Amino acid sequence: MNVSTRYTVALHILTLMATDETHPMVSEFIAGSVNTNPVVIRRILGRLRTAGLVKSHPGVNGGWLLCKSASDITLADVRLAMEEGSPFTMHTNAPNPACTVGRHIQGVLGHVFGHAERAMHDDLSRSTIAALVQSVKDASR
Amino acid sequence: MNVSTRYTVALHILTLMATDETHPMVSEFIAGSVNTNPVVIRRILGRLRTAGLVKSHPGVNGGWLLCKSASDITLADVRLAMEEGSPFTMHTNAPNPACTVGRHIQGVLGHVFGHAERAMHDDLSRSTIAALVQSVKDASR
DNA sequence: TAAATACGTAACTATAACGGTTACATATTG
DNA sequence: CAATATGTAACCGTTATAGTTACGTATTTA
Repeated sequence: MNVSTRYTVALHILTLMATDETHPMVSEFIAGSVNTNPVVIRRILGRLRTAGLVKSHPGVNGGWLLCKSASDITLADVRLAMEEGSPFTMHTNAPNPACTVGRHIQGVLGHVFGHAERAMHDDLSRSTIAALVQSVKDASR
Repeated sequence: MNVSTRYTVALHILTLMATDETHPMVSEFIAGSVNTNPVVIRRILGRLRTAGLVKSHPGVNGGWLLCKSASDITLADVRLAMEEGSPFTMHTNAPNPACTVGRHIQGVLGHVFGHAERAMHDDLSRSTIAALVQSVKDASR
């Protein structure tokens, strides 16, 4: 369980919701597709709501709806919504400041890591939930 | 401790070794710069050796040496050597195959994630350990 | 207005990865 | 043979995660 599966599940959820954008979808139903517990789904939907991507309604005929068109939600948006940290992590303990490399390596790596992360993020910003729906549709024919 | 710091430490180690490519460097000394235990350093160096980037010699006047010039080691090489997994992780449990989305989402996401990861990896392949040494040098002036 | 429904979230648990540490065997040098 | 340095197993505390139960709150509808 090294890396969270939240991002993957979030994309699964949104793709599922986008296949029927008009009717509210219930966490219990989504959990059936993802094959997990409804609470896990609601936790992730909570983050998506905080990011303004979905909204919820309690009670009978309640459930979840997209706030934006599936074609306006990029995979980068969803990644930000999950607040997944950087795929890179700095040292546990601060390096030795008495060593030239130790004193400057984190600044240098911060720069390099930021650049690499941006390359990944930019790539993700070029795909949308609507594209995932289409890919699933293509795969099922 | 969400993501491993191995990659960061590996880059630190190689940058340090590259500042004096000629003499063997001892894990104890490296640990002093990284500010951790020598065993942690040796574990990471072991992975770098498996990847053919460094070699070791036990005993008096022993230690570690680069196998290649610092300008021939890219940050992508080091990432591969650490065997860091993908920054993306699929579902814990297999999704419901009775659902169209559940049946196809992993294949679709595998494709999308692979593309994003490649963007990051390509970016990392354009920097070398020699460049890190230079950046540290620049920062210390 | 009462029953049914569905979200919201706290609390607890098992699992796994990680970093740190000790200990000791092995290899090399001089 | 003594000193040194790697190689690696074993163990521990910390942390994140996913799963689960439980229960309060909001909303609909009969």
